[in-house]
Amino acid sequence: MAPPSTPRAAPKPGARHPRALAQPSPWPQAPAREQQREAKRNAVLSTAAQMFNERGFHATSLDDIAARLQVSKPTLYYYVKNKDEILLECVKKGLHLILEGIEASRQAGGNAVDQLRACMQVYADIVTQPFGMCIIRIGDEEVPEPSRTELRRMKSEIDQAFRRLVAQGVQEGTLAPCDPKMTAFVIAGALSWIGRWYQSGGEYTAAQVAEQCIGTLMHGVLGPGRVAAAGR
Amino acid sequence: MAPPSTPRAAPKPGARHPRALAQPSPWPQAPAREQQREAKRNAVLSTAAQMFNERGFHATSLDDIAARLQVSKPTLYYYVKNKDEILLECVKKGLHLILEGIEASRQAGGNAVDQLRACMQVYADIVTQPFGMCIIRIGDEEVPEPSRTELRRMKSEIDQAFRRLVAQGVQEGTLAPCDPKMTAFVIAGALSWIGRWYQSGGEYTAAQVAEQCIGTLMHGVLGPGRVAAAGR
DNA sequence: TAGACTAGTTACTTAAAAGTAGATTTTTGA
DNA sequence: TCAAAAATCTACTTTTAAGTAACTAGTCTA
Repeated sequence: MAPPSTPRAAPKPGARHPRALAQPSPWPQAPAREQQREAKRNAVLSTAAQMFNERGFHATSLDDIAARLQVSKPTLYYYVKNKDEILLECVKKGLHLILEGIEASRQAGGNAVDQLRACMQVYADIVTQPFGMCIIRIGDEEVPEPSRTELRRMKSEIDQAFRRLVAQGVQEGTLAPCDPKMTAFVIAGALSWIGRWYQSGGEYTAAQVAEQCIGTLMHGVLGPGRVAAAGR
Repeated sequence: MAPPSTPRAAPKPGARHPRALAQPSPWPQAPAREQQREAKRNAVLSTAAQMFNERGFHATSLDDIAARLQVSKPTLYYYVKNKDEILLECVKKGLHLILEGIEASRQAGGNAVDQLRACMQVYADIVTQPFGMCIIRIGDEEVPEPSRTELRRMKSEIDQAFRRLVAQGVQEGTLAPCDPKMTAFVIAGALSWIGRWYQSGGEYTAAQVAEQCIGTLMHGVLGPGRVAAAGR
């Protein structure tokens, strides 16, 4: 199988280049190399994430990923340990993004409802991006132990943050009395669902979807003053 | 349906028939056999569904399924065409259960909110059972065409039913004004999420989870009279 | 300018699981 | 009681994709 147009021409065995002239680099770029390597590793991960989201983890082979990056499969192994590591890193990156966003919301301050709303915004936002989608579209089962436990821990951390805010809101009196565990669950479910279906370039922008979902979650389907009418 | 070998199907041409005295017995006298066959096929499907939910589709081999049923792998092929058919049938069964439940809700009558509530109940209920969980836990990507399109069609039918009820409710004035598409989406998301996490024998029964989720969706996180307090 | 290190290649091995062929046992109806 | 049809088995082939070995070309540095 001959690669039609690889960036660098692959010379046939026998064709030698005896004079490898190396000129002294004008500026010392020790960190530039590191940086490039990191950039390439990131390219591997984000390409993989996109393909996992499009076709599923198992339906995406390393050859597929390599092909899209226009390199050969062993090159991938230069940047990652194996396929499972790719998956793990993708999900982890997504989870970190959410965790950071939640932390930022906390630091921004405000009452519990303000913070809750900010967290919902963050969650909805990340979940429409490649790494965030991986969190939703890849089941825990696909990740082998012990990574699975690690991911579960991170997910649980996010869940706890939501529960805490809900509980605070109830105490403040800004939220309706409820079981924080279940309410956090409903919020996470509705927002996660976005990541399952959303495709950029559709009828709505990601921001529009987020806003509508958050509004519906906050105020309910019935809306204000319709409690009695619903026979509850 | 086109079973590969109906009880009294014509034998394959060229099959060994030393004495071709095949008298076509025109009476249909084997309902018990037919029934058993169907029962076994069902066992294959429901065992598979459970294992898919536990470990994921790709991580479940036919040998695994066969082992749990205490038969050999080729026996499975006596009941299903291939692995993809198993998957397809599982999801289809789940979707049919929901569709039937929705139809029953319609027939039960009531105003739009009553019917919507009934549909939510159905959805939450099915999604905690093996076949229903498959709908949620198995991504569309895993199903090859043309089955994928068929499943999407059925899912869309369910979605349309929810949207219609929401739109009706808004018209009736029993629901808050909204974009029915997005509201149906939030409902489906929150309820689907149940199927992603629920395990029987946990802290809550399936019915409890359903009730709480439906309540939260209906009334919102803020609850009645808290709209202003939330800075909306 | 050698030689160590980086980044990539081709061509292979290996493993796992889907699917099949054909023999074998069990059931059943006459 | 017995033969045909149903149901199941053992033992295989095939396919696919993960992962590896071993080589090559470029690049930095002493």
